[in-house]
Amino acid sequence: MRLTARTEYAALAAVELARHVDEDAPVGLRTICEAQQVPSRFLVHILLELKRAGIVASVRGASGGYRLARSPETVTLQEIRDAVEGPSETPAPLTAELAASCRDAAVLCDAWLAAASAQAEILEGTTLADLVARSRAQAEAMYYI
Amino acid sequence: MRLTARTEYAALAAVELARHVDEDAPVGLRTICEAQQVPSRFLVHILLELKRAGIVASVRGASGGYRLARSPETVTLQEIRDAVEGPSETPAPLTAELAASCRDAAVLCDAWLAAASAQAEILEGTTLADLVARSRAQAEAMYYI
DNA sequence: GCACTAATACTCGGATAAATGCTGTCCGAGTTATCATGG
DNA sequence: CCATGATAACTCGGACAGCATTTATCCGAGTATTAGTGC
Repeated sequence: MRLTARTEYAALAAVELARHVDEDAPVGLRTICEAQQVPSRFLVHILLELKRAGIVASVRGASGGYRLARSPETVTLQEIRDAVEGPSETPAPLTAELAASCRDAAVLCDAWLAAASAQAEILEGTTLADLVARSRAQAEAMYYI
Repeated sequence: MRLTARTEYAALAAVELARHVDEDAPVGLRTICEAQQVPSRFLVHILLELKRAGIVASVRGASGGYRLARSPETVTLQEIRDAVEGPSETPAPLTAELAASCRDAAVLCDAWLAAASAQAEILEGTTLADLVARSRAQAEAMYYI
């Protein structure tokens, strides 16, 4: 499994937004990309894709920025990935095409699908709220040392 | 999850070889690529990569060809994929780099790793012998209809 | 103090270029079985 | 019948071109806040 840079940046940005979900003011672009060392011109397009997917909302004008469009409990990593990398096609398109005429290909295709869905299951089970909670749990753990 | 064509072809070829594992004669290149509609010039390189990985063996000369180097029970899909796509790096290299300095990134990186390993677990648990067995089981099921 | 205007900071979104990787082809070289030929 | 050589079939492996995707940048345009200016 290999993530594109877009997906990584999108997830990092989403987590950053989830951390500030309680604040009134939207989070500026600079805040996000300074925290994550991401080229800002690039991040703009990624955030736009997240906006089109209904994951983030934006506020224009001075002191504008971005915020989560929905509560962090309802946004999964899978969703972020799909929003940025496009709809997840079949993992093995060539094999899938052969599957109709060749039994071996069909069996193989099922195996690839099983692996893909095992991965998707994890990604769908992980929400932004989970990630923020884990991060805070670790912070507290360090505090007690 | 998206497989490259190389990986798909490699797996199809490996299954084909696994089906003929009991025969004495090696399987010719034409036999494989005619069965799977794969450009033969391309398949050569893929088989070479599988050979370097110790998954298939080759016999040169006339009436030469390819065969499995090991028993089908010991060859997993994960291994085939690694042989062809190169060693599986970390799923999220950029996030991994940030993980050292940023707790959010570390948590996120763990989530990506969890998804990757869930997928790897399935792929490592599926051997060529499994696939051939499933294919034959389906063939028998059709026979009884 | 108030209305109006200019400047500023930010998002929106397409166009575009550079880089990278994937797909597939070509060519020459090496290797072995098979067949033909001559003794 | 046997030895020798030619031929055909096959693998080996690098080089390379075409193409698609990914990554990243640039620029103009729209929008809201803020500051400044004149009345």
